[in-house]
Amino acid sequence: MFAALGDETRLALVARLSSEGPLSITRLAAGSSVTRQAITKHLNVLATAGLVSDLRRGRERIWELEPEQMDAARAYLEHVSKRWDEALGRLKQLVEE
Amino acid sequence: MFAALGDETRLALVARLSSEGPLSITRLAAGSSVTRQAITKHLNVLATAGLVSDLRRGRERIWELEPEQMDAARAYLEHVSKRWDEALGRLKQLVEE
DNA sequence: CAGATACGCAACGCTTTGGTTGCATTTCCA
DNA sequence: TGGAAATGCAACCAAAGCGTTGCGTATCTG
Repeated sequence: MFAALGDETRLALVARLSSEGPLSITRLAAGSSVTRQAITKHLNVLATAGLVSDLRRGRERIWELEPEQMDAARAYLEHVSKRWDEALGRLKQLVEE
Repeated sequence: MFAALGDETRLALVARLSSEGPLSITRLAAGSSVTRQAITKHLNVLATAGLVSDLRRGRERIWELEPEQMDAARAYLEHVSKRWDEALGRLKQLVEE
């Protein structure tokens, strides 16, 4: 999932979806510098990571954000940060002994 | 920075550093399935992203976590999540009008 | 000092990835 | 119904990424 967010184009897609709400592929492609097909590929990558989901509306395909996975990523980073602080604490105590 | 965390080997390195505290390259390589040189490359990538930092101790090179960048990533995800909720709120109000 | 330990640098190969182009398919609408 | 709009599928290409091997350098230690 971090890998999915690790591409600039994909991160830009996430940012646009988060600020403008659900959008179709062509709308997303219009605001970007790459091709519509490239956008489609990126959206599929984001979908595999569980970061976005799609729904069909006529001939359009609307994509929207799926914030649960991002919250999971956030929780993970928080967990790592916390464990690091604990490790430093143990180290400090070890030195003081 | 998300790209730096997007590789499994690197994420494992971050996890080990967070739980075991500062470690040398060979110690990190001993716990992994890849070569020491591969570990070195990954550490350099993490350092470029500002996620780890190194200090020399004799002939060893000790690596430790740099949690500020991870906190920044966490804040970013939080921001995106929040904007998405706001966008949904606006959309709902639009439908109700 | 001599061997062992910890690391750096560079070249090479292979796979993945990001992007494109070309064409087919579905859906809308005048 | 027929054209335009939105998308899907597949092949192809260049570049980046991950990992390895080989060898050189610094540092510790008996």
